[in-house]
Amino acid sequence: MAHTSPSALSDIASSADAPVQPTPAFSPLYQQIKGLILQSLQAGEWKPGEAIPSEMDLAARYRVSQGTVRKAIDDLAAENLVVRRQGKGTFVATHSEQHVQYRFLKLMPDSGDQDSEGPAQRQIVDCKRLRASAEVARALALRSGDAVLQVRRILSFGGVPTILEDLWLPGAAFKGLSAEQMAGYQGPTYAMFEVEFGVRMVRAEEKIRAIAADAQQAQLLQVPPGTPLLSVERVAYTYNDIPMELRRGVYRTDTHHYRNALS
Amino acid sequence: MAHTSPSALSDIASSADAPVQPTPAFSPLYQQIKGLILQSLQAGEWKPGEAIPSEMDLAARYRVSQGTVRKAIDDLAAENLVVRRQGKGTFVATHSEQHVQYRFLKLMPDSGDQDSEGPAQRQIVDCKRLRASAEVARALALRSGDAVLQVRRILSFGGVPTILEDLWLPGAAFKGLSAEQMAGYQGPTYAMFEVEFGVRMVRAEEKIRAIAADAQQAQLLQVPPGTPLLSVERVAYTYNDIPMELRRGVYRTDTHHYRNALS
DNA sequence: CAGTGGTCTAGACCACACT
DNA sequence: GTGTGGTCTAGACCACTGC
Repeated sequence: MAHTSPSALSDIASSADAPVQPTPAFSPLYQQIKGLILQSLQAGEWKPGEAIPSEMDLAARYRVSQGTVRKAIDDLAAENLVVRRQGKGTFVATHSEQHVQYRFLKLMPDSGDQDSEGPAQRQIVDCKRLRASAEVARALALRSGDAVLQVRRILSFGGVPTILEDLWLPGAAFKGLSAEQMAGYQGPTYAMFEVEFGVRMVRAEEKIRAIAADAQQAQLLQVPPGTPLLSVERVAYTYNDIPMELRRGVYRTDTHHYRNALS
Repeated sequence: MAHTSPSALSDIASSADAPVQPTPAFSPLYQQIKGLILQSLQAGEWKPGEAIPSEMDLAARYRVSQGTVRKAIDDLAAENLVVRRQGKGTFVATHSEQHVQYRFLKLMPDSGDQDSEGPAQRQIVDCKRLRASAEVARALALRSGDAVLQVRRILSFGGVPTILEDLWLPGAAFKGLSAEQMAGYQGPTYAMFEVEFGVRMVRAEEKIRAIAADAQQAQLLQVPPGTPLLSVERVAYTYNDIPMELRRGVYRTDTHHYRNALS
């Protein structure tokens, strides 16, 4: 049966008189399995931090060999959607209790030590509901005028205000988010999004520029106006490449730097 | 024989009375195979762009199963050291003819089109031999005073000078590099390093900051002094994590941005 | 057609974690 | 010990490339 659709899966266009697809759209069994596991992840069948069924169980469920399930999970692990722990199981990745916290924050102290300075202090400057501008709507795949939440905050390291950022979130998914919630939660903001709103950020893209601090930025970051700052625009995505957050940050880079690994 | 050292490999401490290692230093067969293939890559047994032996051949050579070789090559492919092509073979990765040229250059035109503007025009400002400063020596794992080459150049897109960068290269490995060579070669600089000096860059790390253009930078990039610029400091490594290039660039980000994917 | 990488299976055994 | 993921093997067949 190798390489054809397994008994458990109704392959697309499996009937004899189905319209012929120009591209056969052949997809390996393990990718189909990966898709099914992905669906369960999206549907919340297993919550972040929880273990998913063992490879043997999944193999039985989908009526394929363990090796095929293994390859599917390997893919998901490579995409950081899932974490394997030998002897324990495979767990849904989470921004909480992940030993690498702040996975998406690439700003490092020049001293090198990743977090010798400890977690950032958060200060919420503003948190309000408003209607999406054309620009925000485009980034979040909404319509202009749709409800969005905007949060402005300052992150400080060792008492020094270092990051000033605005977050825009789709109002529908983040109904009820408050400034207190943003400020009070211990740990990464994305961890709070998982716990409070069931929104799990999976990947993000950033566009980075150098800008000069305007009057307001200068005041909030306690630097002279015109100071060069790193402008970081991020769009973060959940499952299925659905954008769920637009973030515009300005970073001071006098004592920190943005670190990136190329390979 | 699964999981123990194969007949072809003399495992460390395989004799019965060998000194006991505090850490058993267990390493899977496929990682040992990976290490052997890596050695051949470093030694230049197969040159960039060439095909390495087929999985069956390698399996025979190392006396292991094809699946084990496969896993080793999978790892190497994931690290971009090697490229698999179904039906053709597995090839040593190269910065030449790689369909993604300029793999390490993350600066994109705001227009989005990755290379609608075509390749950059290069202008060599300076190219000289000198002795490594303490800072350069540290980055390149040399001793202060060792010979290094320094190249200063400007990259322009559509006639607009956009990148000003200095490169420092170990004098020993790049003996004879000239300004003409830097300017004349078509294609990525790292491709030239492969062809002319047998140096293949495998990965790199970048530290990014925002700075204000000084007088010289402003003049060379044709912007007003004080213009915010992206400062990008890169250390590029060959096999075995040996640093082979220090690069300090300043980027104009008025029409371009540094793009980064987080996952 | 033969040769290559890609997929799938079935079974064995190892390393690790918990109980 | 039991159950988990991790490794290794052997064999079969599929998909792609080029002769």
